Amino acid sequence: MLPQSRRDLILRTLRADGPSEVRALADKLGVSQATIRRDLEHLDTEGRLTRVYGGAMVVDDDHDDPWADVAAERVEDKDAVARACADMIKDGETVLLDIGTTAHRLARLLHGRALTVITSNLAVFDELRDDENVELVLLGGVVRRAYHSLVGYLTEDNLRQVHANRLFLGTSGVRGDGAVMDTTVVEVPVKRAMIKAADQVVLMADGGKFPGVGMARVCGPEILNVVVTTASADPATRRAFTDAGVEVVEA
Amino acid sequence: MLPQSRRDLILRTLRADGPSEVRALADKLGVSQATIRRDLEHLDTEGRLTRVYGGAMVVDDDHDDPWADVAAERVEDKDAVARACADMIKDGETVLLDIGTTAHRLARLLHGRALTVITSNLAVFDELRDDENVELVLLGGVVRRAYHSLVGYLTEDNLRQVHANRLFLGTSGVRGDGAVMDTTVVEVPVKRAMIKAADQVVLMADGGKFPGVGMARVCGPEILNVVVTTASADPATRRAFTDAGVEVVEA
DNA sequence: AAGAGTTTGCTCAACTTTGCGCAAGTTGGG
DNA sequence: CCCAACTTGCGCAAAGTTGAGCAAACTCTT
Repeated sequence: MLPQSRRDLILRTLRADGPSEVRALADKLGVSQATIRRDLEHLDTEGRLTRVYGGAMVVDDDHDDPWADVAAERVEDKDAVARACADMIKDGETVLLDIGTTAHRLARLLHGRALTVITSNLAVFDELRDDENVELVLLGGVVRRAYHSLVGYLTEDNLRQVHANRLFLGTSGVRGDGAVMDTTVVEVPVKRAMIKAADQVVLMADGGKFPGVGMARVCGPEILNVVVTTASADPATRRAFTDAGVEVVEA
Repeated sequence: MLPQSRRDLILRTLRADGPSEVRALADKLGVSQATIRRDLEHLDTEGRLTRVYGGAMVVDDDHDDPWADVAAERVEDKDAVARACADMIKDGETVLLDIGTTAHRLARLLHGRALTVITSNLAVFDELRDDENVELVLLGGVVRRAYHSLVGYLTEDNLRQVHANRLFLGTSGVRGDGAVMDTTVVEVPVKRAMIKAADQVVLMADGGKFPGVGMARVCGPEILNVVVTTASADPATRRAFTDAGVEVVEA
């Protein structure tokens, strides 16, 4: 057993079974606890795991990465929304995926599907770049590292040249009157261009987005065709959607 | 047994059976451990495997990847060309990087530089996506997985909207009359759009590209401003460049 | 707050791997 | 035929890895 293989195995064990003690790892791998300690120290300095007293755990996501913080929030809700969205997509369709973590969760469910996916979401790109089944179209733009996205006039230009059956739109929050909001102003023109490029607009907004934050208004409820949300969504806002003729799906 | 066959066999063994120790490989192939070590070192510098203490592991990458084969060819020459190109770039400039492995080698030398890099080369994107110093602009397009690139009319559209101080152009080969050729027809319109978008066109062509293959003609020598090559370049073709008023730089 | 039990950092000795110089064998050209 | 360039195998010193022992630091319970 090579030292490097052993370290890889430690990481895989931690990812599969969660935090583990030094003793358990030593028994499992058939080496002394001293060796395990040295391995853990090594992997810790590499940033691949977090050393804790008595053992180690998989690395705690970067906190200076706004994406990581958001990505960890309400994962179950977002996955539920993503599943409902994935069920709406038929093979052969062209779908447009907005930036944000919910769209990324949706992309995870599209592996192996015969689809064309258009996106400016780098997390979606990373998820699907090796999947031969998916025809993947990346919109141009300036790389915004903190948001894992591409933005700018190049993105908008590209969006004027493409067309999709469905847009899956993310949001930072929904106002009581059904208006879709966003905190990052620079993304708003991109979102509007996406809306123009799609036949149908599906808003992905788990219950935590009702009522929501965001200084910039992206669009009103009348633009939307479907809203996919969860049980915890505010009833008044839901009514605003149904009143505007939007189909509300509870995932 | 040819050294090259032996190295191929080492790679196949690693792919089939996973990580292996130096001793095991030496026994299997009937050569000394010293030879195995030299082979592993060689393959590691080519990036075809990862050397670890006690043995080697397959590099964590796609195996059926035509890119990997090309990327391993004439690495020293390409690096020499890339270094000469990197020296031409001044801080604050906007540079356009073509697809191909030579442009990727160039990108590796741009870490930490205050530059704007525009590219449709996914290897360049991967190289620079985490470097805060570099303003990175990705051109839109359809993902061509085998070539690590983005192509199509979205790419060309984006190129009409940007401008760069310098284009670093790759090629599959240069004809005797100085014409720049390419094997992949679908890339030609993209390359031509890149040429239009840049003040200065720098051709990166190590000696192995003279004389070169490629069914599609990208442009003639009169379009180029600088050619960066290596000592092994064919003298007649070099003359074709100088006759056309192109500065030839030997890296 | 004190004590028992555990974990950790450290050093030491045994072992393995590595890098390097050197000599022998092979290939291709003048 | 000889020479230069290359590859290969071997020996040795240097560096890396491993496991054990021990004092100090830490956690948990009382």
